Amino acid sequence: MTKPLQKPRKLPKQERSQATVSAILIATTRILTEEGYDKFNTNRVAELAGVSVGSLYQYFPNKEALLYALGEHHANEMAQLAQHHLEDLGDRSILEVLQQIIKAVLAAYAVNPKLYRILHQQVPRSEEMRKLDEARIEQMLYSFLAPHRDQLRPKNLDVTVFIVSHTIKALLYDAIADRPNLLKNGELEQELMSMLSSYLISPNSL
Amino acid sequence: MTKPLQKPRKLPKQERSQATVSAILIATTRILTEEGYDKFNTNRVAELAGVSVGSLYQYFPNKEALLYALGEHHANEMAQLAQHHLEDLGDRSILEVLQQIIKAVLAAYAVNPKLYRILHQQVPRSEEMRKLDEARIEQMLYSFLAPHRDQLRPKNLDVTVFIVSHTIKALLYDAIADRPNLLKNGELEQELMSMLSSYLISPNSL
DNA sequence: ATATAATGTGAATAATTACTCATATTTTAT
DNA sequence: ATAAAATATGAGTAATTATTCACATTATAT
Repeated sequence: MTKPLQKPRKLPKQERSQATVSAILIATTRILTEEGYDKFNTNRVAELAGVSVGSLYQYFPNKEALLYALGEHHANEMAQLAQHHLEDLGDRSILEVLQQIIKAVLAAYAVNPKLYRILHQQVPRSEEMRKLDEARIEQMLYSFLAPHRDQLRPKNLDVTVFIVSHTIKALLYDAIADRPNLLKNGELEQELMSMLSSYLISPNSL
Repeated sequence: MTKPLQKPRKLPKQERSQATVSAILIATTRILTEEGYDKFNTNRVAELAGVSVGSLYQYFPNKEALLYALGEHHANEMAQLAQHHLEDLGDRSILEVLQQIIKAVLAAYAVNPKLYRILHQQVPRSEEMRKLDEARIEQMLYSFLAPHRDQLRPKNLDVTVFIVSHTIKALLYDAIADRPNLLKNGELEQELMSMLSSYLISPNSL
């Protein structure tokens, strides 16, 4: 009844073993996104990665740890991409900041939407992981919106950040699934900008 | 390689068997919402329902059919609740209509959020079911917004309906998971009203 | 060169679980 | 009262799959 380790039981030291670990993670990603969570099993991962199951268990103590490692990697990519969109905004207007925030959040959640959904919705006990990821994004938004607090209509910045980030995330993912056109032609970004700016920004700040 | 039947292999005729079917559906709901999708299996369902697995397979040809039946039932409850909130709106203003739409969608998706999420996100091949359910909601919104088309800022009513319904759904579910307070104190409904009305309604209509 | 550490292998094991079927009980019809 | 239909049972079967382990190969250190 002890919690399974989330750290590799062995750290890969040689190039050879690093390649093995890498192949395993890539195979896992492919199986999850191309075949779905219910087709995901360690034997299949090893097969697709071209290694033996035994090797897999040298570096990942169990199935869950494999998913966890993938989640970590993906979260880092997301945060990095968002940050890239949010550089040098110190002197911009609230409207420009909002535009960049929307682009940043869209970019972050668009890293690998299929993988995100599977990791955060289908994997058992993925709640904690999801909350951590979202907290990271929300914290970024908070720090970028706080300087413009006085120009924002909603009084509670915490609630504002929640609504902004979750609205962008949800509409992005639902559009991917149901309205791919809205993404390709930029209409979604436009509508988000319209909706969020009219919600956030006090009329007398425009 | 044939599609599994989604209809019961036998229809329960006597009270006795109707009680069996009912117990099975209730047990399924409880297991899904209280223990999670990965704890859901037909043996466990039968056990909790107090019937034998054999009985379960008399009325449901396979696991999938059981989930499908549950989904049907839940979708009907959702549609019914939404409709109840949208009666007698013929002579109301756009702002009042919007308010009722928000209440209706919130009520519909709040029927059993945990069950909804599991049925629509964790069950393999739940896409079609989800799309049907959402189409039903979106169609209702469309019919209620269409008469006020001229007072709406976004030109594309189709896109508008998509954004409205998915925003409400997502914020409701994410609030349930992460910010239960926002629901209890009515703040979510208030913020939705604020955001959607400023997005939808042309300033000169207010 | 040789010992030691690192890495790789995959058949075998054990657990889980969807689904069946031979048989038993209960209800309905005549 | 009795045959037929409806319903219930649950041990058993077969498939899937997480994980182990005894052994083989390759790299590194001395």
